Amino acid sequence: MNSAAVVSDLESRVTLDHHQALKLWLRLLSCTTRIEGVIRNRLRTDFATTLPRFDMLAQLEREPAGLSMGALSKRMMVSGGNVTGITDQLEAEGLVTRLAHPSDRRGYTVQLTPAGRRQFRRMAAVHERWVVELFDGWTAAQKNQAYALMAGLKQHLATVELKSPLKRSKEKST
Amino acid sequence: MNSAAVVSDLESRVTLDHHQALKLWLRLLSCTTRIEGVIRNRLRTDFATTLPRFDMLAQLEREPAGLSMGALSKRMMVSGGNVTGITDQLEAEGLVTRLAHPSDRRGYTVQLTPAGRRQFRRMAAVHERWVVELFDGWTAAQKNQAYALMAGLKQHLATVELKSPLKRSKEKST
DNA sequence: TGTGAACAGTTTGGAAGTAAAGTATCGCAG
DNA sequence: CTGCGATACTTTACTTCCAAACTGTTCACA
Repeated sequence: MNSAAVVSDLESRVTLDHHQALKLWLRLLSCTTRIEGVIRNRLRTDFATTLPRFDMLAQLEREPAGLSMGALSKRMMVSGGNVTGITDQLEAEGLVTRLAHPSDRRGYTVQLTPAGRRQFRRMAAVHERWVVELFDGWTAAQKNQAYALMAGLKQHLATVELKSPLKRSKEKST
Repeated sequence: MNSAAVVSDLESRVTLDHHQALKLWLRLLSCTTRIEGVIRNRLRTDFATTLPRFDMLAQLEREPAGLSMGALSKRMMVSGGNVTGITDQLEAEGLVTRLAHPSDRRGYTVQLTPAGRRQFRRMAAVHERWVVELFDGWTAAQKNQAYALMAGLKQHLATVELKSPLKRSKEKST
């Protein structure tokens, strides 16, 4: 009966843990989705631009020497093909330039043009105010707490495989 | 000189707060993006399906009586047009049915078919294990803490306008 | 009754995202 | 110095998403 009790305890604990993680995930997702929606909406109505465009300008503003396509892809956390398209647009609008790499003809550097820098700076201040407003539900202490928690999660996530471990083992054995 | 000190203090506090909120937002976003990426990837390789398809099945499984398109749109946090497309696909695959509303010919109810329920149940358990794995970087206490924090943020976000307050006042005065 | 506003859902046009295949260049091992 | 795998980016085909315009239905109220 002891072992039965232990099993039952374990089961309920596991189930609770499942629900805990799942509910947490759904809540996290709904918060970020909502924040993204507000920012996207405001970027459109106030500045006639979009989030990925703004994101690329932000990445480039932080790096005056410019960034390679690969680096941009990593920082923006989107696929390379996607970066190609967004760069094309911003280049056509004159906000960004492709600069040939001196020694490697495969790659190049993307840089902000003066117009791009100007446009980004105009938006950045307002954007920051939006973010502050969106997180105003938390006190400074809570923000710090959340920031620390996210640091831990981020670190853990870096160790998690993109593909399911089950499938990976199957591949290995094949 | 007193007032100058105060101004300077306020300024630095505001600047710090800006950076705090911004950094927090970027970290939050990178975590959810990463989690979404892992789940999307695994759903594809292990079950040949996608996140929105899975999400719709999940919403419907929770509501045996079915849901209207509008309700689905709200719960999945995507636009109505999007829901139409996903429903079309799942209906074509026989996982979901559109049920005419008895008295209102504008709307209908979307329900899981037995095949849809079967397929969802097959995936749900594995999906839960993935989520547990992804949040394993946090202790149970940390998960509770994060959950509570997110509850507060979610509540605050519900009070934030989708459009920029500046633009709204301009509209009103027009 | 009938008309117009509100509502439920769809369509359209386009941006953004992906995976996977393709192109061109680089750099090294033999 | 050849050739071949790795690298940097692009292209292709497709899904997902949105905003805005559209269709058809209902309901209030004059």
